[in-house]
Amino acid sequence: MTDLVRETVIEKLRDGEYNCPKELTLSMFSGKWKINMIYHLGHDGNYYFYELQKLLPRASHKEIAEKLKELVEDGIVDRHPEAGPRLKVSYSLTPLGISLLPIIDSMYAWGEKRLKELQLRHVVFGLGETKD
Amino acid sequence: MTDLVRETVIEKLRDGEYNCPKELTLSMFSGKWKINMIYHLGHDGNYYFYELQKLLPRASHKEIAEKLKELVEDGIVDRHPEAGPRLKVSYSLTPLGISLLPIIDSMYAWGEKRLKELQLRHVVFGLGETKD
DNA sequence: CGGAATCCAAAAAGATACTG
DNA sequence: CAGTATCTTTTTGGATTCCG
Repeated sequence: MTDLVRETVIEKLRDGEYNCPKELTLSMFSGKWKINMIYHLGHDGNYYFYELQKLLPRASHKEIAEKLKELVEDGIVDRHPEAGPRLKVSYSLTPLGISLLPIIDSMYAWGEKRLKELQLRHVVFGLGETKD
Repeated sequence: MTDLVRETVIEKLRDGEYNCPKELTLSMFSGKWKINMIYHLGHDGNYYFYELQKLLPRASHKEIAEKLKELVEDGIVDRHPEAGPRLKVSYSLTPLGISLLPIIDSMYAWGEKRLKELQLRHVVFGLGETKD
């Protein structure tokens, strides 16, 4: 299992000593690739495992498998194995996962705005007008 | 420095190859205690270093110092050293940090709702009505 | 193809101690 | 008080392998 934040949250939940709602939310998608997976599944629909691998070329096979497993455990993602000669598994968001999309979208919007600011500053640096 | 997500984002930004706004946002507060710090600073105003230590008793001195340093580097938090016989430093959110509060508040709301659901299920388990 | 196990390298975190 | 450095332990991640 991965991610200390998620670990801590799960442990606290089990012990009934939990008191920080925003950490619970963060633990849902703070793993290295989870937010991308949720985003893609939320905006494009279902994906097969191997499709997710193509979408996230910098993530290892192991990471994708681990994160998907956690997302399923957390009730964010559904797993759909298909019968056949070769095992094929597709994934989709659960209603709970879908309920995270507004948060991720607002994060996207914030990040986009911030990115533009940073790029503008970068141009200014390039012109030698100011320093970092 | 800490947090691989943040590292990756910074690196990508430097190389000009950046293309994922939501990861940028996530990198702002995905460190282990950052979201709590931002939340407290946002809702309560300024805090001294030693006050943050009291607010986050499970976070080590080192962690708090590191995360604050990163938050300052990222433009989320301002550092206010006070002159005196003993060094005293207070911290506050920058406008940029304040602009993150709506996202954190929506995370809080989501987590609160989810927490209630989980607790309800927990009660049911305790009564032996169903299984995990 | 999807998933789990293994081994190994890299990263993060705790403890401690030192400085201004 | 705040910040940094060092050392050690724990976690995490990549690569590879094996199995259904």
